[in-house]
Amino acid sequence: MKYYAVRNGHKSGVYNNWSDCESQVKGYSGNQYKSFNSRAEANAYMNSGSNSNSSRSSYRSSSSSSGSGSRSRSSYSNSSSSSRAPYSNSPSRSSYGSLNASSSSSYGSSRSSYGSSYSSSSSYSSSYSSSSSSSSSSSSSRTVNIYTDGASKNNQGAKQGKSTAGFGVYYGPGDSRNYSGRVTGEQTNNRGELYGIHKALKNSVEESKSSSNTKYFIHTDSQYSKDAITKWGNSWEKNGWKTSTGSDVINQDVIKECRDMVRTLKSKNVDVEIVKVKGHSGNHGNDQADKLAVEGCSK
Amino acid sequence: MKYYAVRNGHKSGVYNNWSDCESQVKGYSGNQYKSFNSRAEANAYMNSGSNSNSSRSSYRSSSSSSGSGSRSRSSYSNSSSSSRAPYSNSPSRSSYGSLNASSSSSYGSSRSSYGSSYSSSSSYSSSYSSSSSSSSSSSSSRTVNIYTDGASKNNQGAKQGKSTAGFGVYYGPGDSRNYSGRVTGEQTNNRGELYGIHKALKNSVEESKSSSNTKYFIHTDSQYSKDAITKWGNSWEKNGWKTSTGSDVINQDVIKECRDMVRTLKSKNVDVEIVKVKGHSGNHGNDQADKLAVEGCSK
RNA sequence: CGACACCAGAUUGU
DNA sequence: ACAATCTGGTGTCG
Repeated sequence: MKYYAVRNGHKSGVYNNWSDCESQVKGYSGNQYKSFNSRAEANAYMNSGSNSNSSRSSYRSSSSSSGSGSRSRSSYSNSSSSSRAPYSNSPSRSSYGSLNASSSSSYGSSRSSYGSSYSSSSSYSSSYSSSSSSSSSSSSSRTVNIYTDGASKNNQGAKQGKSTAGFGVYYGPGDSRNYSGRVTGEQTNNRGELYGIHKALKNSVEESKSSSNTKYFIHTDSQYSKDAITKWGNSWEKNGWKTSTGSDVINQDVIKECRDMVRTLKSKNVDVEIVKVKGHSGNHGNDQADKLAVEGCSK
Repeated sequence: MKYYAVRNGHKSGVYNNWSDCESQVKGYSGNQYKSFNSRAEANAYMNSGSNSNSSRSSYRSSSSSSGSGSRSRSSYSNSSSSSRAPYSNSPSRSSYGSLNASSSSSYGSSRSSYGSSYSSSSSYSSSYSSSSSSSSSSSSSRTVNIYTDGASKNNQGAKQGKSTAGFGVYYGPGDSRNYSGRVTGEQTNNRGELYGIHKALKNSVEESKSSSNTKYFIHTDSQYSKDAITKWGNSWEKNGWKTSTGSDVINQDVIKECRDMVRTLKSKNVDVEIVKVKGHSGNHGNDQADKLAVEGCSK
């Protein structure tokens, strides 16, 4: 399933087929639209506006809902570029681990968890155009999308200690928070992925000291990292960080710190969500983070 | 490392540096010489003489030995060329898959593959070469060089079934065995490469019914095809044709038939060797095979 | 066994 | 510069 986000058109919103999307952008001068593999990605695009997502707020976040609800937010805005055609391919998923004890776990998520949404046929309605922001009574709810990635050079020779690992964190074009770093300790791809998320969380904790009402989406293509932090970590905390086969959990130093930071943010009422995205699928943010990660290998 | 084949000079042979070569051709009217990336290529040039490589034989291979063993024994001998240049280590491997049970394999792989070839010094002097032929007391040992190549048009749209693949087999100018064909089944570049080798093997099996004491060199630029037939195939036969990641081996139909034909030839004491050559490097045989392969895409 | 990454090599194309 | 066809291997977990 593809998602077409129309940021600037006759009627902005996210559509699930090309023809609906086309009718909204065709003949609309200065239109802005793009296709994505996941709803979260499409939402991120809607939220990002034309400039990066730092100071200017202007847009609004869309709290989510699950399956059938409606939603969406337009908030468009200005500026140049345009275009975009559909491309890309497959699915991806997300979900959300509990992590936070309080959640009754049973099905805790409630978080957007789109992803599984497209079960079979129809599922959810095409479009939903703009509905207004509504929901949140408070004023400016801010959304920040952070893309992280890990890389390793010569990973083949990891066993012989011949590899180097780096990580990248990307917020947007020219954003001063974009970062490229070298991993310390074991030089593995997975450690690189974790370091990226770690850095993103660290930044978020810092930022949340001076601002609030922000929701952070941390995008990673590493299922391993996401599960380690939000799912497996829950069991590991209870069993003394032992793997299912009895061995010690690797990279637990980084994983623990990530979990701590997530807790810190939650305690301040700052939302964080780790979103799984498909790697190398023409995703701009992921691509940029990848470049930064590769650079990090040589530091 | 480069190899300089002097086909016509003060003293013909294959040299491993330019100065030695230059001294043999400088001032020699009507000289013929050329540089190559591999010994096998240089030998092929020597063999091809001015006309193609069908009837006239001549030439001998210099068997050598590997690492530390005895060494040297240049059995050369006869015929025109004569002489021999000292060369030292060899690049481009040309290992030889076991495939045939008899070979003791001990020296499989040999990572060298050029690229890294110019690594250090020493180590092994390739050779391969005739092996069997030597033993035979008989007279005329014949060598046939066959160039194969695969091509695909619109390979980008392979997934959408928009590509076509062809293959070419080249023996020499005006040779009636030169062939251009269209691939059946999946239209991919790799399948094209395999088909070229398949056709060359098929021809060789047929020819070996009425002639003997021939050594066939099948030149391909596809590392994939060479490894599939002579290296990976050994493992695949044992593990039920599963890839290292657990999926089914693609193109196994063609690969199996190729391996069968190699066995058939070996059983008749006919030598076959698949030689990896660098693509698009001004290699005449490879270039011609390429043209035939491209033609094949449109059949 | 499954999943997601990270690399390495080769080729074919636009 | 890009993409597609192919392989081998490691990082990690359930």
